Amino acid sequence: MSTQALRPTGKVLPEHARAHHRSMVLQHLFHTGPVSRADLARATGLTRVTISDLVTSLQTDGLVTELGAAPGGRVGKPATLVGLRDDAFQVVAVDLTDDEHMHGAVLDVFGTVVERRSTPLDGRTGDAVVEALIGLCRDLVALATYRVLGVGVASPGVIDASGTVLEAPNRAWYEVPLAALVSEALGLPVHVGNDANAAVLGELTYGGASPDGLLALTVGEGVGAGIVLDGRLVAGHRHAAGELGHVTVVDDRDDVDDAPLGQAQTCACGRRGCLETVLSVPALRRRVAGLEERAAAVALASVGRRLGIVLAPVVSALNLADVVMSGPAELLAGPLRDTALATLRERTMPVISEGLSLRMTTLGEDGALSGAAVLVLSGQLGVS
Amino acid sequence: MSTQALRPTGKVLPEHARAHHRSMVLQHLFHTGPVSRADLARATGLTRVTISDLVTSLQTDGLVTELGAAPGGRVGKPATLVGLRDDAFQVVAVDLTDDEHMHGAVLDVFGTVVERRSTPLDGRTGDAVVEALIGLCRDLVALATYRVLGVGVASPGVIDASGTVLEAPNRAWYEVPLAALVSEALGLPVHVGNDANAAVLGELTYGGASPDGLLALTVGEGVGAGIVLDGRLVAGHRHAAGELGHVTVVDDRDDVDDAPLGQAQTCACGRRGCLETVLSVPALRRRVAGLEERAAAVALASVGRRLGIVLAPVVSALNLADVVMSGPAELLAGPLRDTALATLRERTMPVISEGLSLRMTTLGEDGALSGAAVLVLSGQLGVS
DNA sequence: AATAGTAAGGAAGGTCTACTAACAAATATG
DNA sequence: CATATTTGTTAGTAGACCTTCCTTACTATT
Repeated sequence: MSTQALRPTGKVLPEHARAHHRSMVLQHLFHTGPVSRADLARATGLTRVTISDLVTSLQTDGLVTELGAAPGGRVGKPATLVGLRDDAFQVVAVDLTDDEHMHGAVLDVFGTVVERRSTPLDGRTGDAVVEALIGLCRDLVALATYRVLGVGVASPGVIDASGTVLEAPNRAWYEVPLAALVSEALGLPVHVGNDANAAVLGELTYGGASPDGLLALTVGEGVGAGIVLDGRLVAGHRHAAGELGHVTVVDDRDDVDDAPLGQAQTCACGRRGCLETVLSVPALRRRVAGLEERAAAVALASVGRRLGIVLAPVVSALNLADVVMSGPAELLAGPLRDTALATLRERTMPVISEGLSLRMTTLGEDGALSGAAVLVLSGQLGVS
Repeated sequence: MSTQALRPTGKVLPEHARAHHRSMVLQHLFHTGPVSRADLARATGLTRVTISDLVTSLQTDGLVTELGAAPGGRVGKPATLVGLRDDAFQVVAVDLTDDEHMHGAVLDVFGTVVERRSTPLDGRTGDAVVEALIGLCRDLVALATYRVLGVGVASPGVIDASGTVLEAPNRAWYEVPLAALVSEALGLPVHVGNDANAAVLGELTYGGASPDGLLALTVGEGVGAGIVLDGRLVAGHRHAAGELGHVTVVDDRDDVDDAPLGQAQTCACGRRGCLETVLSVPALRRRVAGLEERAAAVALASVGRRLGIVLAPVVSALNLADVVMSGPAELLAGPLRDTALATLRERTMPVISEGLSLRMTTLGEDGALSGAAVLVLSGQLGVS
């Protein structure tokens, strides 16, 4: 059984193959650092001739440069190192997850934040948010010290492949072609993705997570998840993959002895017992408010158990390698995580749980932001 | 955000592009039936010239043939229909799901069973099963009336992309390179896949299920699932995706008022309360044995509720379009399915549940068998 | 019946891409 | 110092698809 697409889709022109090979070279340089042309040839399976040709074209485009002779005295002609230029471009990224402020940044090739700017939303919705977003992007573009490769936006809501926000109730956006609007205003390539999907891309690219079975769980005002399988983002039938926040986890019929968790709460979505009613920053803060440490740990553990119960079927169905959580570490990193992992191990078979890790992100608060940058790298250069 | 692979993998040679385009043409003919070259050009985006060239090469290989003029008097030169030859080849498929018998068949291009043969396992394990399998395949190859394109095998267990069975405890197979062994013995291409994965391929190709969010749940001695997302089979980090049978669903701490379900049972895997302890043919038969119809319906509904609870996180995380069940309809198709679907709708948000269907297979018992045939079609021709 | 318009399919020629083969340059090793 | 090894380039070849132009065959109109 091969891992290729089951159903061939779309024609492949020579130029597409060329772009693919360029991406392979960039990808290798991006993750491995400077190497020789001969090494690139061995890594990609292409010939040295073809690699030389590709490198020349990448040099012409200013993306890579020669970096002198490789150290280490081996037999044969010394290799010339080729590496990504760190002054080739920068990327503008904006994270719209927060309901109060838009957080933006200029990042360099390696995902390091060079400049930050934020704008308060001040209760704006709809077109006014789009206006404010464009303004913030203009400011950030002006702050960039090199060419801006593109703009990446991580937004809550359901977003399709073209960067149209199908629905984002918190911003009062419905069928808003956000990518097209911002791109039109700035004259730059713009890529828009769901914030949880951006977060998972951030983990994949900058967090060192596994490309063949990764789920990134973002806990903020609500809960969202992004999933990468076999190196591909899972979009879902209607672009709504990862909507784990409104799965029922507290059931009035169960849990009579799960005293710490209490009764099912009504959720903002109108239903009862959703994951978000227990696993969100406000809900967790309410839960631990005024409790002494031991009691707080028990309370967080009971939420962790529910998380484990929800994740167990997902982890089993997909045979995931990594689950990465982001959000306030003081709430998530301790008993909540430990209990979630223990519950996952209890409730899945060994072949599944043995290969699994559940951990906090190493990207801090910038998961979605750097993921938005990855949207640009991936969309413009095929690098992630 | 594009749907392309985030990380470019593997070089693309011109011959690969050519093979891809050949597959596109075959795929279109396979699903749409005979069409003109001009229609193929419009459908694929390739030019009429290129399509003519591809069709010529497919004719040379005996896979397609001209079928005379297209009916319907429109302006212009009448089109010549091109179609898949139904005498081009046949496929041999074997389903090893059953612990008692190996079920094999010869199928034509369109997945119709032409001949069937079965062999009792008689308690054999290990190499003896491989021997018996090879024998059955030989018989089936001899029964074929046209060239045999290849052999497809659907087996329980964890199977990697090369067709090596990493572990299949029921057959006492560990690290058995089954595809290589059978291929060596028969001199034919052999593709081996997990039985649940084969079943989902069967649903995809012959069951008309959605390619962008499909889960096929197979209920037999145990429970297995195969998943197709964005037209690709989900393999999992360690090739164990779909192992839903041993997720805990009955919890001694919960369910106090879920009287019909009873206490958690010990599972063959040594843990307690696995899905398989309530959702498997033996477990379901035990549960309804001796019950009158109403009581049986209540008992089946309680299992359906558990199934819904397990599926809710998976369906939400992946935003699935179709969940297709196979197994004994008298157990699965009634209250069990209805309750599972109702529970799914209760426990997921509308954007998820509105796009979801949960239904019985239309392929009867032959899901895995025809899926094994799809392994061959997909592997040899790129058609599914 | 003659003419115009439309569509299918094929032939010729050009471009792009990556390959193979052969070679020059530069170094370590015996 | 001669030889083996490795890097990177040059030159030529082959595959695949494209654009352009042409013939064929049919419908619609005068």
